Amino acid sequence: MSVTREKIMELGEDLIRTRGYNAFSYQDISSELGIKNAAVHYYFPSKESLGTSIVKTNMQRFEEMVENLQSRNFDEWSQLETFMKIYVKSNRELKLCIIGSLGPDLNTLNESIRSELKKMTERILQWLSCILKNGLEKGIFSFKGDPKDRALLIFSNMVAGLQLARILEKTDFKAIHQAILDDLKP
Amino acid sequence: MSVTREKIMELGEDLIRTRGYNAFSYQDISSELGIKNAAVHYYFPSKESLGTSIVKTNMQRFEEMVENLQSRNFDEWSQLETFMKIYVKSNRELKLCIIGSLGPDLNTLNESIRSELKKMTERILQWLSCILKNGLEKGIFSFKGDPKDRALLIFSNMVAGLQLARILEKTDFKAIHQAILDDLKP
DNA sequence: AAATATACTTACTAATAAGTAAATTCCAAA
DNA sequence: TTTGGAATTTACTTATTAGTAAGTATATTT
Repeated sequence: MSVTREKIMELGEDLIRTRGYNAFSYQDISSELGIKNAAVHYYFPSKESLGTSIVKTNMQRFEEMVENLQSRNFDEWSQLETFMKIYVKSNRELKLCIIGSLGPDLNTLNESIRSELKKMTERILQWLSCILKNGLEKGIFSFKGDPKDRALLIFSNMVAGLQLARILEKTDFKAIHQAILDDLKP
Repeated sequence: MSVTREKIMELGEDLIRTRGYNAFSYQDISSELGIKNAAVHYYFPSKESLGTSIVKTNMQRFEEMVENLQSRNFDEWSQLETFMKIYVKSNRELKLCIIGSLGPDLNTLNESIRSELKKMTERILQWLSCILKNGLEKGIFSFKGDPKDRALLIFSNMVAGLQLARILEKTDFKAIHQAILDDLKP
C-alpha cells in the first residue's frame, strides 16, 4: 500500500469529519500533503471514489473492533463502553463521526457512497441491538422496549451528541455519555 | 415584506435542509424562482446573510410555537408531542431540521450563522428541560437524572433520528418517536 | 412633471472546483 | 544497460461559484 494513498485517505476523512464532504477539495488535500492536485486524482480518480474508500475503511475499522471485543470475551457492558469511547475520542478531537458528517449531505452524494453509508449504519445498529439484547437477557442492562429501538436511540444520541457539542462549544461529551450508561443500569 | 424575499428564504431553507449549506448556490435559487442571480444578491448581499436570516426565522417560528402552547395551557405531555410533531413532519417531507443540517457544516460557516445556531440550540434545550422538569414534578413524566441531560438526550434523538432515517431510507419516524414517549411514561 | 426609491436585469469578475492528457522522474527487473 | 511500470508533475479544460457595478423599468412621492 502506498504511503501517499494512505495519507490522502486519512486527511480526506479528517476533512469530511471537520468541514463536511462538500466543503473540501482536492486542493485542500494536495496543498497539505505538498503534492499536486493531479497526484490525488492518480490514486482516487474521482471524489466519489475517495469518499467511498473512506467509508469502507471506516466500516473495516468497526469490524476489527467487533472482532477484537469478541475474541477478548468482553461482557456487554464493556463492549458498549469501548464503542462509546470512539465517540468520546471524536469529541475530544473536535470531529464528528463519518455517519453524522455524511448523513446531512446524503442527497448530494452518489449511489456508491450512499449504499456504503447505509450498509455501515445498518451494521452498527445490528451489532448494537445484539449487545443490548444479550446484555438485557443476562441482566447486565435494563431498559424498556425492543433492543432494536433502544439501539437506534443510543446511536442517535452519539451521532447528534457530537454535532450538538460542536454547536454548543462543549468540549466534553460527559453529559450524554454518562446519561446513556445511567439509563441502562439495572 | 417582499414576496420574492420570502420565496428566496423559503427555498433557501429547503435547500439547506435537503442538500446542505455548502451544496446549494444562488443559481439554484434564482433559476427555480425564474429570476437572476443578482436579484438574490439584492435581497441577501451574501450567502451568510441569507443563512443568518433563515436561522433567525426558524428561531422565531419556535418562539411562536412556545407562546402558542403556553397561551393554550397545554400540559407538558401535549407540549412535548406538539414539538415532536415538527420532526415527524420534517421526516415525512424528507428534510432534516435546520440544526442537524447546519451543525456538521459549522466549521465552514461564519460567526453570524454560528452564534444564531448556538442561540437557537440553547433556547430549544432550555425550553425542553423546563417542560421535562415541570412534567416530572407533576408526575406526567418519569425519568432518571437531570432534566437538562434528559433534554439533550431527547433532542439528539430527534436531530439524528432524521439523519439516520434518511440514510436507512426509512419513511417513518415512528420507532424513535414512540420509544421516546414510552421512555417517559410513568 | 420631476425626482426618488424599489425591484430588478445585464454583463461582467476573480476564484475555485473536479477532472484529464501528456510528459517526466525514478526505481526495479530482465 | 535497456525496458517497463509506478508515481508523479505540468499544463490545461470546462463548469460553477459568490459577488459586483452599472443600467433599466415601474411605481411612488414631491
